[in-house]
Amino acid sequence: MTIRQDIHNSEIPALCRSCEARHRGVCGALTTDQLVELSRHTTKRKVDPGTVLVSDADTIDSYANVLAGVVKLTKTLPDGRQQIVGLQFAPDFIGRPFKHESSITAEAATPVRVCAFPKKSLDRMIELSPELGHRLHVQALNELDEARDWMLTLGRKTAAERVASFLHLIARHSDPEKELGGEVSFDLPLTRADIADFLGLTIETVSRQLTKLRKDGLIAVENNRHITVFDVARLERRANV
Amino acid sequence: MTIRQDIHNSEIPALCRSCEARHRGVCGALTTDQLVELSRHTTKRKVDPGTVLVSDADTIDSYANVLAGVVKLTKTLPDGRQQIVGLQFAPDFIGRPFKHESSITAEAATPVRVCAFPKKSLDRMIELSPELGHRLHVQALNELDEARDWMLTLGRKTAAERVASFLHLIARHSDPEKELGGEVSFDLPLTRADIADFLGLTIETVSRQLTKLRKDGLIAVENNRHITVFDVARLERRANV
DNA sequence: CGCAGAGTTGATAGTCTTCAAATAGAGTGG
DNA sequence: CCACTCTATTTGAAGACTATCAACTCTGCG
Repeated sequence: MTIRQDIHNSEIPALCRSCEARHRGVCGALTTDQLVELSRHTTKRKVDPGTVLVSDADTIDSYANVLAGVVKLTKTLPDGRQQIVGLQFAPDFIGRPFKHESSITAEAATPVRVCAFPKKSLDRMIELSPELGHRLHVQALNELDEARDWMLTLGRKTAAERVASFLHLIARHSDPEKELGGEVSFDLPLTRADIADFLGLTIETVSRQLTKLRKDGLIAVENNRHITVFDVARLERRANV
Repeated sequence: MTIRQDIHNSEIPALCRSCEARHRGVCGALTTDQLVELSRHTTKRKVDPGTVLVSDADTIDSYANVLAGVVKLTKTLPDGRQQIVGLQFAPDFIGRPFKHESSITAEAATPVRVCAFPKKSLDRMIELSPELGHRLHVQALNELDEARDWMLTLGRKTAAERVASFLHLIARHSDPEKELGGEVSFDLPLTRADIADFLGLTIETVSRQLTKLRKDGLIAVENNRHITVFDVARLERRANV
């Protein structure tokens, strides 16, 4: 890993120093001056699970970066049935450029730290910095790839495969550096209800499939939330990736 | 609607005159000179249903615009189960910028006319024209919105709702100008098998749901492919949009 | 006219949901 | 520190929806 070496390090806003979004996230596209400008209107927030960051009811007037924790993006039918359509991890960007209303709700799934700034400020910078526009474009395309991957899961996989796919997804994000060789363990960022909403299943089915994986010796579960996958390759086979 | 007025109209490549992509599509971002440059390497093709335009096996070296017809984007599991993850209508853009391999297959669902050009040519122009990058960005975000809409359908809707949602989707595209007030009729661009792959169902279930809609007096079906929706609002209610 | 592929219909089976109840964890106040 | 409560999760039994298998019909076409 290379540490970014800035010429005038002292000028970088205190808010932005040691922020992951400045390296792998969208802020990496900004010059020090632009960072200073943006940080003038920026607030770092720490929010509890369940906090709604963006509602599909509102018009959006701010963007945010996820600094820590997991944010779930959801859609809801008139009668209340809900589907999680995406998970955002650090240092993902939250927002829908070039539109004023959101068609989805963004809600903290775990304790989350976000860095929020006014839509207008960033919109202005997009026009000035092609690199920033490019980064947002790339993130949009990655999210599109992920969404389509998940469409395959929702449309064609069995309950057992879906749960295995989910564990595999979380395992990949738990330690992106690691090779995912044999054993991996992590805390689930979602409740059973959230997992069900992500997989298009019920909590009972999710629970049953987890017990099945446990009884088949593929995973261990402690305190409901902590999972150990003994052999990622074997899990992948179950997930039909 | 404003008709784009070009200064040197005579210079517009013959290939591009009267092309919809020059107005609503990505080519609208290009200057006449850029159009000339791009059209030098461009080929207009007419292909039959089933023709594979992009394969997830290959590396991509070309992009395309859909000029007429419908292209389906699919993903397939190792054991052959398939899911349609998107439908592209004219003047949609086909391709995945900033990546060399495709994770999806693009295949003509109907007779299709496309305009294909080398990846390199367009990639170079993206760097030169921020407007082009912007249009591609917007299309990516729209596709992302559509993908997430469909995730809700796949994850949470019943078979009856899915089929109604599908008809509603096609009705919307059949005549984008029209207000979709009462009665609409159109030809289905997909076979029952394709519809099933789009909805995450089997062909039998799709067929049964169509018969149900017919018997309930919401639609009429002629020659299997031609559909008349008597009351779009009533269909919407069935779709739970 | 008959053949082939697409689509429909019927009977049955399986998977997942629904409803109900039991258990386990986490937080609270005595 | 423990009883108590509230919620999350697990487990069980029954039912619903969709898939599967099979036969039949329709449409387009040589």
